[in-house]
Amino acid sequence: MTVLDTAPAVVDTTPPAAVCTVLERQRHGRPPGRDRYTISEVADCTGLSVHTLRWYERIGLMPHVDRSHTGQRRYTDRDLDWLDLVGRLRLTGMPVADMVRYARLVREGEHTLAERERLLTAHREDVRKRIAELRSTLEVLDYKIDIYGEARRRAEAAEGA
Amino acid sequence: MTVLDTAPAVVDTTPPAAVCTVLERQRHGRPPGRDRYTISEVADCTGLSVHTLRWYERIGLMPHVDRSHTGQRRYTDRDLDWLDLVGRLRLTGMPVADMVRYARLVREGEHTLAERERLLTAHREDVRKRIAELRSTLEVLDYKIDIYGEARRRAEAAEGA
DNA sequence: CGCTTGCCTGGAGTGCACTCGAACTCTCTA
DNA sequence: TAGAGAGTTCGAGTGCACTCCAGGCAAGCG
Repeated sequence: MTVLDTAPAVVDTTPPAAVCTVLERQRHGRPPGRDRYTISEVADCTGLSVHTLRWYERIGLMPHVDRSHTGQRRYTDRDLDWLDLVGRLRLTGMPVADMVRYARLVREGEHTLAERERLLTAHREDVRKRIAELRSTLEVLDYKIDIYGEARRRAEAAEGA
Repeated sequence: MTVLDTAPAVVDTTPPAAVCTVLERQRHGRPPGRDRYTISEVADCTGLSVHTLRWYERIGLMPHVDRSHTGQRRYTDRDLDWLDLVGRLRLTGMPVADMVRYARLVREGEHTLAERERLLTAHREDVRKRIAELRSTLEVLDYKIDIYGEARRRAEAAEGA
């Protein structure tokens, strides 16, 4: 049981590096517009690992990535746009399976427009709910942190006296 | 003690398995304040499964649950309050390992107040970031849904004409 | 020429958060 | 007194989303 044997409560003052937003992830921006990016460039500018990028393709989450004459992937700006959308959907909690479904609909063309709209609309509802949840938790956190803060200040005052 | 101890077997005509938020989950409310709830009552009013409740205890996420004379769990209102907090932290994406750490700090008493405050404060920052992310995605969704809606209306108009 | 670097594939492995199964006990009702 | 039903434990299994590995190919450099 992994949780049981977790490490001895490190006092982690440092940022855990792994937690980051879509915005933070695109820290390297796109290389100037050549429209043919290698997999590692894409990994760099999306924050996804090369493994994940290949995996996305395998499971049908990418709309066919072009290849160089030696068979290496060459991503286009369109691909990056798509990855940006995928990243957002993922960060907002859409399951990969649903994103794959959406990708399939896009491949299938015009006649799936209505279903795509439904899918995104449903997800938007989901996101709205999540925002509400987060906000209500924020209140609880504010309340508790307040209590802790007060207790601490009282303790510090007592010590100082 | 035996008769008093047993639960009145709530007539649950309704429970079609849960997919839902903390708010929705507590659909059955707490049974009137007896302050000694069986595991299935707690499962019912928190939306967690009995398996999950036992698992939480095993991994140290619960502050020692009381037992009946036959060794069955008897949850108190305090336990339910704790589960409510845990549910919120979970829904806002705190890893179980962190919640276990927090639970340990609570067990350890007063001298961990400062660290608990730090932990919650860090999480609050996290939650704020997530809200911002969700909101920015909401804009993208609005935009795309708009496009789809327009396309659909155009198609419908063409068909109608 | 050999070495390094970067990429390729298919398949296996990992970590998290549950979720379930097997074998058992206890209490109540028919 | 037999059976249903709710509870117990510990360990194993599941599903998701990656993450890594072995083995191999192609290009550039000293």
